[in-house]
Order: sequence, then structure tokens, then C-alpha cells
Amino acid sequence: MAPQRILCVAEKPSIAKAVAQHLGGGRFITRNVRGNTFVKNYEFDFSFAQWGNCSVTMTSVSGHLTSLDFADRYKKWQTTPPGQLFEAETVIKIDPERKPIADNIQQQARYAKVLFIWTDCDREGEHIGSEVREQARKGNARITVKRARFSNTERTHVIQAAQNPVELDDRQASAVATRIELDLRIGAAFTRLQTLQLQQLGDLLADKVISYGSCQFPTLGFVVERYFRVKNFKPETFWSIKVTYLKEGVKVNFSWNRVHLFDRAVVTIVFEKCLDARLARVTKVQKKPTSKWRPLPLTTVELQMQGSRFLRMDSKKVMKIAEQLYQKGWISYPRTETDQFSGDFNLRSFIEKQTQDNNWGAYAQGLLDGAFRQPRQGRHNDQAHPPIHPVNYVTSSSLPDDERRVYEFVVRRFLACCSEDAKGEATDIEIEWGEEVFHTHGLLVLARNYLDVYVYDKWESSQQLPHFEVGESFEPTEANMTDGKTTAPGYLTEPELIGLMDANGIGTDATMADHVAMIKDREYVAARPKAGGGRNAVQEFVPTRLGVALVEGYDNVGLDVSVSKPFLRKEIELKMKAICEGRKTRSEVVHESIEEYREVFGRTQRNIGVLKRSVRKYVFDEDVG
DNA sequence: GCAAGGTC
Repeated sequence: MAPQRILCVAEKPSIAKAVAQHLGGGRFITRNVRGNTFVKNYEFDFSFAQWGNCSVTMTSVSGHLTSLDFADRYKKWQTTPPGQLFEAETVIKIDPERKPIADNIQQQARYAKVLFIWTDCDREGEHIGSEVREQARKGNARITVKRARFSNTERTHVIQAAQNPVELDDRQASAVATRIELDLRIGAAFTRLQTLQLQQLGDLLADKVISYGSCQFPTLGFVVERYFRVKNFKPETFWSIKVTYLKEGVKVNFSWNRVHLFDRAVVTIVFEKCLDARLARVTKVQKKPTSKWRPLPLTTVELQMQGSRFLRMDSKKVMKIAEQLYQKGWISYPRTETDQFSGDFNLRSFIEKQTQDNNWGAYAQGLLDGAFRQPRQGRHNDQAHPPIHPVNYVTSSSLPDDERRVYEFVVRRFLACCSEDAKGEATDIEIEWGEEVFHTHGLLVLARNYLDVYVYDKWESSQQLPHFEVGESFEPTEANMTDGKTTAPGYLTEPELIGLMDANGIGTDATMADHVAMIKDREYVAARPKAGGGRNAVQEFVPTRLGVALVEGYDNVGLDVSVSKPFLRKEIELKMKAICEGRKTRSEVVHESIEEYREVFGRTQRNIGVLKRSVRKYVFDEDVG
């Protein structure tokens, strides 16, 4: 009897290849797929515990296979009232460029006994798996469907997954289907409404698409909120007390524990009491070991934040370059939420590859010679990808400048993760003077450890403090009442924005940079180098007149929750979770959410004058009273 | 001409 055929399908070509290499034991045949240059079919034999010795075809899709759109009769903006899009018929389509991939799955399924799905083990992966199943069944209605549960492509882990197939999780797949439907209906309805209405106001907007999306609007909201905080900022004067004492030739500055007060008279009285007391007394001298922690394993969000901070690249660019480095095989998959390495991850083999570098090679060798420490574990794990790390060594000179800098960051970060924390000794001295307490702090860096390779962190010894004894008294050499003003916050920088999006669940690791790019594209915000930051300043975002008008307009339309706030998105996220846990069904959630948004939409439509007035005020400079 | 999420 001929061996059984098993069809394995991964989410992307790189996973298909990695799995094929492990299961095929290095022996497999590679075949091209007609019509697509990225997807390949790998053929090999493997002995499954469940199905015996099988001939396997391992292939992949390239992300989602299908997309959701409205039926053709709703395509015309002029003839479809936007509100109709909440219930308009939708169709699931396979885009022409994905057709060859879908056909390949159908054909391969025809003679296979089992479809074994190897998409990423996250919600989207579960949905992509259901799309693959759909195609496979078109080719073979009776095919058995299984799913591999794996969270990295280490050899033993992959084999373990191959021998322990599980079921596809339909709940997760329908949570994603729900998200897709809601995003389409809500996004399209609001986009058409506001575009058609606001274009009427004048030429400035006549050709513009004024889009709405559950991620792009909250992203814009963060930028506008900060803008108003800057704009409405009123500086306040404060007063403080500074004490200095010259001892053993060192001028020691003591700061007031109350930092500063906004009442001059009170500070004056306090200060006079101190002066009356004349002598200050040392109440605490504490020396204790301190450390600066090595960084966590690298996630996408962190790469984007640190990229804009240290490498002066915007998030979109960092991701593009990381993608190129990944395609060339220099770094691991760059879209990951995971900040913990699994126990069986072979860290040393990747450190080993870096020992040949002129700049950090010696450091890497030092790790192998005993300085190595198991990386800290963060709290995130997407169950699909390991933290970003270098997988192969490439010399700096053979990379274009931008790629070189991102690669260097990934390598240094990785080596830093595998290092010992920096160690130091902190000295804290407190004095009482009159009724007030003042303090000073000293730091002596004893062992730089990870700082030697992670050049982006700064931790320096302070000036050496002289010796103090508890109980000793002295007359301050100098004491002053100082004044100052509170300063306005700056405009939102790119790392701050990415951080806010991450904290509020706006977008995913793979899409955050796209949302930021989108609000720039739509001309809702403009990016510019932060003032005073010099030639290499970090980017900051200032909303355009249109951006301000949209947010302020919606804030005044009379909605319970403004569409520029992250809450509505968070709600969708919670409902998806409820579907995954079986507490709600897809149709319940779609129904609930559509009703809720229909209400928001109706109110916006009835009060569209408020939105228009806001746009006339900001964009057209009209006096709207 | 709309979204957000995968991916090349």
C-alpha cells in the first residue's frame, strides 16, 4: 500500500521551510508554485505517531487568503447611503494575487488524507487556518483536519508538535471573523459619511478621502490630546531651597525633600526657620548595592520605540529594514510580542556566531567564557514567535548603512539580554535642617557588565561623595531660595505614541507603524524633528488643522464615548476575548456592536453640523461664533 | 475612493 499523504500548510514560507528542514531531517525536495515566487512546496517523508510513515507536502500561504468586501451594488458612494453599510451584504473574496496559493492548496489536498495546519498559534493564525481548511475542502471534502501547536521552530519543539496534533480552534477563528466584519462596516460607513459631508465644505478638502478607522482615529486622538495639553499649558512659578556644603574639597548639593512649593511666602518662612536653626544634622547615611537591569528580550514594539529614540528612524522605516534583514536571513522574525526566551532556546549558538565581529566579538566571547546569564523573562508571549534576535552573522561593511544600524541594535540588544546586570553602589545621605529634610544621592558604578555592549543605555558614576557620619552637624556653606517655572510638555514623540498605542491595545505589533503612517498620509498629523534636538532630533507629531477639527468636532457631537478615544477599540478587543472563551458568539457580538455603532453613527449624522462647524473653524479659518 | 489584519 502506498504511504498516506499528509498536507501541511504554514502561515508563511519561512515557517514551511523551517518545519520541512526539521521533519525531513534535511532531505526534502523543493518545488515551485506556479504564479507565486515566494511560496514553495517541500516534499519529504516523515513517520507520524498517529498516521505512520507518510509522504508529506509542506507548503504555506502568505498571510490571510481572503478578504471581506461589500457586494458590488454597494460600491457606489453616491447611491448607497453610508448608514446602509451596517447591514449591507458582504462577500468573501480571494484576491487575484492569492489565487495561485489557494489553487495550490486545493490541488495538494486532493490526494491527501490529512490537512495538518501549521499557521502561527495566535488568533489571526487560527483564522488563517480556517481559510486554509476551506480551500482544502474544496479540493477534498473528506480530508481530515488537524493543527500543530508550536511556539517556535526549534527542532525538538517542531517534532513534538508534529507528533501531537490538536484541533483548530474555531472560536478564535470566529473572533477574528467578527473583528474583520466590524472593522469593515464601521470603517467604511464613517469614512463615507465624513468624506462626503466634509468635501462639500470647499476645495481644500474636495479631493481628500477623510478616513475613519477604529485604530487610526484613536491614534490621531493621542496626538491631538497632547497638542491641547501643550497649547493650554500655563506656566506656574515655584520656589525651592537648595543647600550646599563644602567638605573634603567636594561641593555637595542637597535637594529639598519637598522638591518645590508654589507659595513664595510659605517657602520664605520655611527657609528663614532653616537659617535660624543654623546647624544641619546628618540623619541617615546609607550605602547599598544597586544595579541597573539588563534589557528584556526584544519585541517589535520595543524595536520601534528604541529605533526612533536611538537610531532616529520612524517606526515604519525600522520595520521595513527589519523585514529586509529577516528576508536575508540575518535576524529572526521581526513581528513578535514575546519578551521571553523559552528554556530550550539555544542562546549560545547565536552568541557564538557574533564572536567574529571586530566591535562586539570579544564581548560575545566573554559571554561564552562564563559571563553568560540567562535572559530575564518578560510578561508577554504571543505563542508564535521568539523575541527578535540575530540568527546569522554578517559583517557591517556588507550592509547598507540603515540595515547595518538596525542589525547592530538587534545584536547589541541580544548580547545585552544574555549579560549580567550592571552593578553599582548607591549612597544616600539625608540631613535635617530646621524642620526640613534634604537629601543627596551618589552612585559608584562597580561593574558595567551589559552596558559595555549596550551602548544605548547610560549609567555613570556621580561625583564621589565625602564621608559623612550619622549625627554629625555642620553649617551649610551656602543656602539659597531658588525659583523656577513649570515647563510645558512637548508634543507627542514617535516612541511615546507607539507606547500609548501598545498600552491601549491600538493595533498590533505588525500594524502600529501602519496606523502612524496612515494618519500622516491622510494629513491628520505632520511629523517634524523635535525642536532643540539638533540634527538627529527625534520626530514629534503636531496635528494639522484637519486633525484638530476632526477630534474636536467628534468630541462635541454629543457621543457618550468619543471615537477619538481608545475605549471603543478596547471594547471590540474584549468582545473578541469573550468569543474565544465561549461566553459570546460571533452573531451576538456583531449584532450588539453594530447596534451600538449605529447609534453613534446616527447621532453623528444628526449633529453633522457640529463636525462641519469644527472643520470650518480650523481648516477654513472661518469665524463660526 | 472605505478598515485592520496577515504577509513578500
